Amino acid sequence: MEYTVQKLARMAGISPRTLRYYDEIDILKPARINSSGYRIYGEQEVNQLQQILFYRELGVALEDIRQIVNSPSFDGAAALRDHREKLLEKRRQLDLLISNVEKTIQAAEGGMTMTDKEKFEGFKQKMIDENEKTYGKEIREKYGENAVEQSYAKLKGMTPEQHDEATKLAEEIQQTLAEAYATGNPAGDLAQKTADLHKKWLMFYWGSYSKEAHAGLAQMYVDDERFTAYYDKNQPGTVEFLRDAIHIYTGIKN
Amino acid sequence: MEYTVQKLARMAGISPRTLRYYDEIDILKPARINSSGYRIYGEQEVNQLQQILFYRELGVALEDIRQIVNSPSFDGAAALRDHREKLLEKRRQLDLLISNVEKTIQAAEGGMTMTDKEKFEGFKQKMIDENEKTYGKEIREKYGENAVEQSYAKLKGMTPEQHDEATKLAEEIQQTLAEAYATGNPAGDLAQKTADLHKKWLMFYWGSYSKEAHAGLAQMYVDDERFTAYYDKNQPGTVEFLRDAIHIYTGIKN
DNA sequence: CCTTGACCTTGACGTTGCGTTAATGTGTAG
DNA sequence: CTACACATTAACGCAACGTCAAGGTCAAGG
Repeated sequence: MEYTVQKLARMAGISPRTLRYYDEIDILKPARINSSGYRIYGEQEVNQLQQILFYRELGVALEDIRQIVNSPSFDGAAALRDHREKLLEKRRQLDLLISNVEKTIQAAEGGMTMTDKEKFEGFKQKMIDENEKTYGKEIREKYGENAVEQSYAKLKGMTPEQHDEATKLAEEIQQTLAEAYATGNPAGDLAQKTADLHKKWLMFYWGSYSKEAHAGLAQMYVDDERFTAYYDKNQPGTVEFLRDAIHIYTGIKN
Repeated sequence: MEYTVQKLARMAGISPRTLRYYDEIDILKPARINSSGYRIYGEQEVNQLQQILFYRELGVALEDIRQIVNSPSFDGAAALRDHREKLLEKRRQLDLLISNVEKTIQAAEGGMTMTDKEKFEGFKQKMIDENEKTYGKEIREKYGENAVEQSYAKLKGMTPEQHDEATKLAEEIQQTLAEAYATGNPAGDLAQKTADLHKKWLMFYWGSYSKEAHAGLAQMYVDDERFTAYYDKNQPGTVEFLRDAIHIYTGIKN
């Protein structure tokens, strides 16, 4: 099969201009040029383009991509590890930015007048910088401990924000559950609130929700000692209590 | 106190060029220009520069910064909220990239030959593109940007091997289910084999497995028209049949 | 007074990865 | 034969400066 620029571009979901540019910078040369000067691409070029686009998708610079695709002996994995480091560094900076922006928004919405705020803008930045210097490392160390959890969450398609939310919810569930357990009544307000929180928490992990699955999961908690250990940490019998509350909440018993 | 470009630049930790550029694009004009044409900055300019640098630090575009510093009535907080959204979006994309890069490294180090890997990568890319072309817009309209990203993240979050396996399994399930449905017996060998395949398939998407959750999910399929449409495509009633088979397989009824 | 070296000026090109005209030639269907 | 869709190269534009280049200015030292 042979392709002109536009045909190949459409197949690959890019613009003809991109293909000409890739030709220009020696990243992807056409198989041949016909009598009218048209670029003609063949199978091999299609494959190479797919490779190029794959790396591009990963955010690798075209200059680096050329290294990868042009020399078959080039260590692509090493290049990717290198690239990963850059991305991680980028994310650290991005996280810092986001954190600073949020702090500023809070300060701005805290009722300061615009002029006052302007006056203190420079000072505030210094304060934020100081804050970062003092606590940044500590926060990062804490953050780092959660890395495993986070990457696991990512596998399931959660954004960091969602992960945050879910973590907060989990804590709230623990607390509410403890209070509810003290009442001894799985049909009571507190227990039902716990079940509701648990539903919300679940929905971060399951894309959709059904009462049946929720009820099934509650029973699963009782059956699985990993969950039992987690929920029963402080008070034995908590898991059964949670299951009962959820079964009442969902109106379903297994 | 008065400053020339270099002195101010040193104070602020930026380059003289940057100051000239800021003058050029009307972001920070010097207080006056002396007889030799030198730029002279005063206290006020120092303050404004600090503001500019503060917003720049937050990654705000210079064009937007001009809006902020030039009009005192401008809603800086709103601009920051806007900006925060952009940053969060950026981070989501970055997380996706990092996840993909890590998967690729794993695959590359997992002993696959380069050629096989390359072939697959092209294929996966195509799948995502096709999926986007066919369902992208529709999904986006229904569930918003996030849903699309999430489902793509999930698709990309699996290793190539896992993805391949899951895809094969899904096909096998469809086929086996059709055959089983023809027998009309949800307790028969074919139906039970289908349920077993479905369990294996599920485990690619759920980290853990429980009979209860599986049984609950089966009922959820029946309840949710999205799933009904998917499974009932060829033969109406297939979903109920599958649910019955799974309930027998798990020994659990909701 | 002259030189040296550090500083200042404007002007203009380079960076990345293409998008977007512009001006012009080619292929094909009706 | 005429549209019309497609192809070509050349060129500027984008963001935020870095980096020469060519030249003027200022304070210090011989």
